Amino acid sequence: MTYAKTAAFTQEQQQLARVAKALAHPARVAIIQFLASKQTCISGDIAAELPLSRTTVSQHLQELKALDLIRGEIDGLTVCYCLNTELLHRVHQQFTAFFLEATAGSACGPDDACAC
Amino acid sequence: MTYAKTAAFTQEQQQLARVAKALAHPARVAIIQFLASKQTCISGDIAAELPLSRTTVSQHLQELKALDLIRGEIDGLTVCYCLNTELLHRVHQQFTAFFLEATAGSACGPDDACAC
DNA sequence: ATATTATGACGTATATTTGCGACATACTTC
DNA sequence: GAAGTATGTCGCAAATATACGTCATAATAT
Repeated sequence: MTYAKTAAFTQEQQQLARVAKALAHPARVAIIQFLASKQTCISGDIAAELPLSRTTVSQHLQELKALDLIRGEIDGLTVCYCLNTELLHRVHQQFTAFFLEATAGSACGPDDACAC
Repeated sequence: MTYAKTAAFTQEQQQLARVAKALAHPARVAIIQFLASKQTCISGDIAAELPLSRTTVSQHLQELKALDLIRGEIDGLTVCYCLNTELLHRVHQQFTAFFLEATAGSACGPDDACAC
């Protein structure tokens, strides 16, 4: 799952990177947006919406599920996938904290001017 | 840089995925955090802080620079890297819009209960 | 000029991701 | 139970990412 050197970073950095990796493919971004638009849906619907094979979509779903960002509930023959909004909210807060920290100081001017 | 099927998604989805990919490695998260802590620094300092070789750190720096998230200015013998806070701010807004959209509806209960 | 230092570029080995076809499983219907 | 439907799993090929040693380059100092 990870390269050897990953362990050498802080848990916080690893966690942020892990979630970022989950969003690092447009298909997974699209899946989350699609699940957000419909409150309830089944896996088959998702594959039909994306320009990818059902198998590939299933894999992306498993990746999101592995991080618990989405959940799937078996409902007879179909599977009902939905967003884990609670976790997404926590992740949003993590990202916000990171970006606020990063944008706190104005290290660069508008063009290319470093304040070095 | 990207797989063939990437082009089939919206520009918005691709842009979000691209930035997410830049944050998808703890070393790059650490680099941004380090640059945020010091207002000014040189590449050598960064490599000294991370559990990676100078060569590898340089590569991560180039990746962040390719997205313009950081900027490097040659200052004699050393290179002064600093954050592009303006772009980081815009990226933060993009992520916030995405997460707000995703957390708008309460699709899942606290445990495992889908509202299917 | 020569040695030294700071960095980027290149090549390369290994690990991981992506994408998909083919098969397996489970439930429903007839 | 046989047939059809909805999904997941496995294995494979190709594309990318990761990590680092070695060399090239440019500026500084001696």
